[in-house]
Amino acid sequence: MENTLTLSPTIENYLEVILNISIQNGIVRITDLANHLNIAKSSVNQAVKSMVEMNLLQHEKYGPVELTKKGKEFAGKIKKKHQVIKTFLVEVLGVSPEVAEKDACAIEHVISPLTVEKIVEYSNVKALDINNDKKMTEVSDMATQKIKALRDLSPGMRGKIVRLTLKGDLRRRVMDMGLVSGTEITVEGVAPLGDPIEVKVRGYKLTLRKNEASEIFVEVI
Amino acid sequence: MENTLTLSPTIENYLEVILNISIQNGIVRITDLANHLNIAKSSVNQAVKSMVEMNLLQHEKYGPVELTKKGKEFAGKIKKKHQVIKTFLVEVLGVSPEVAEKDACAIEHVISPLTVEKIVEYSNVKALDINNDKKMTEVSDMATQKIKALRDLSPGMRGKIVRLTLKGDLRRRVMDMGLVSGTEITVEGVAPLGDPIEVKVRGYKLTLRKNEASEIFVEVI
DNA sequence: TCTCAATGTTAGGTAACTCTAACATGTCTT
DNA sequence: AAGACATGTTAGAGTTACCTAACATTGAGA
Repeated sequence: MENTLTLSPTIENYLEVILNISIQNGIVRITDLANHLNIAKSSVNQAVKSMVEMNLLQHEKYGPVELTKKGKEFAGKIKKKHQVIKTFLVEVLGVSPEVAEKDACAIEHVISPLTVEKIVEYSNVKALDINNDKKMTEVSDMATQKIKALRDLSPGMRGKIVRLTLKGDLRRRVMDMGLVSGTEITVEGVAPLGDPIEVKVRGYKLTLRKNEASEIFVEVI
Repeated sequence: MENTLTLSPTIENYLEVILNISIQNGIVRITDLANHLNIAKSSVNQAVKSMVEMNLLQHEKYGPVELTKKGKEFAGKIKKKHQVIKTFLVEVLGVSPEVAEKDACAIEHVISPLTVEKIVEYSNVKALDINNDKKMTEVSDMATQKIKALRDLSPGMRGKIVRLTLKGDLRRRVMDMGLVSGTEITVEGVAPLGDPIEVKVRGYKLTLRKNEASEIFVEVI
């Protein structure tokens, strides 16, 4: 009876963007938000004020914006929904990542939790299918050297992610970092024993464990 | 450069509801709209005014509301989108018809045309798969008598719909009546030559042609 | 330390969509 | 034909989410 309050799509979006920026930058300023949302600073300012009143944000005059515990909870849920929807659109329906990103942003604020659950279920089933399919479809691609596990790439090589066979939390963690189908990735460096591997995605660097890298499949470009 | 103008979700929704009511009732009154949308009559009145200005509706004081040609075009497109999304949610993802209806209503106004196309494609592929699958999966079920075409049920038997192999308009017509995957159905009576068949769904009765009933598959309960 | 560019805030306004309350018109019934 | 009741309209107001323009604060470098 307490967490049932629903936020407007707009506010949900603010929360999500704040979370994303804070993951990327550490600090979230009003101007960052204005830029990301393509909105006037003054509008952001007002929104932030109302979100402070809703106990979603902490904000001191002229200072940076910070999510409260409650804000983080909401933002996390929304981001997760976003990932689920985007992945589904890209992996299952074959929508381009750009369009999927935009649509996920819109859909995530209006879709019912029940439907999200069904999407998760269906995606899992598909993931299994795909694993089985590997014997049939991908083997040929693998044979012709086009598709490789990320861990088998050497430094400097580039590829486009085509599949994640990771499960559960690991899968989520990796997807949260932006490693989803269609993403271009460059291997920057590999430590002596192949663990960890440093990669570059969308301009920033990430470090992956070997067990993660062996379940990320890329098409070498 | 002319048909590119986009309508707000609200206006799109009005159009869709107007089309639906006009199909059902012939005449669309302000009060009907207010009831369907759960909105004050005065609000509808204002919306109607603005839609008249947009050339979407015709409306004389104290008279009924009518779609213009332009209005019909938009409404038709939106309704089609709605059908595509709802069908997909129900048939592919297995979302309940009620939830799917609600979600389709929300999603249809924000989803990109590209994604809708992908959904259509995917739904078609699935439909084919399903037809092929019959050889593999369903044959066994059929053999064990669990799955039957609706036309092969005798009066009094009950079943849960598992598959529609109908295509096009017929499929839509049947789904509009509420006959979608997961729905429970009871055969009430069969006319001498097996045509028509009377069935009961969600508490109300429907009459189906033989050709329709032979493409609706149910799992006997 | 002073200044200026970046950043943040405030005031005041607009548009979309909704509401309630009061009033106007239509129509059915007797 | 006269109410009574359903239906439609208007006026006035609130909320959300945005805007521009002007002003305030901060902090980094000359």
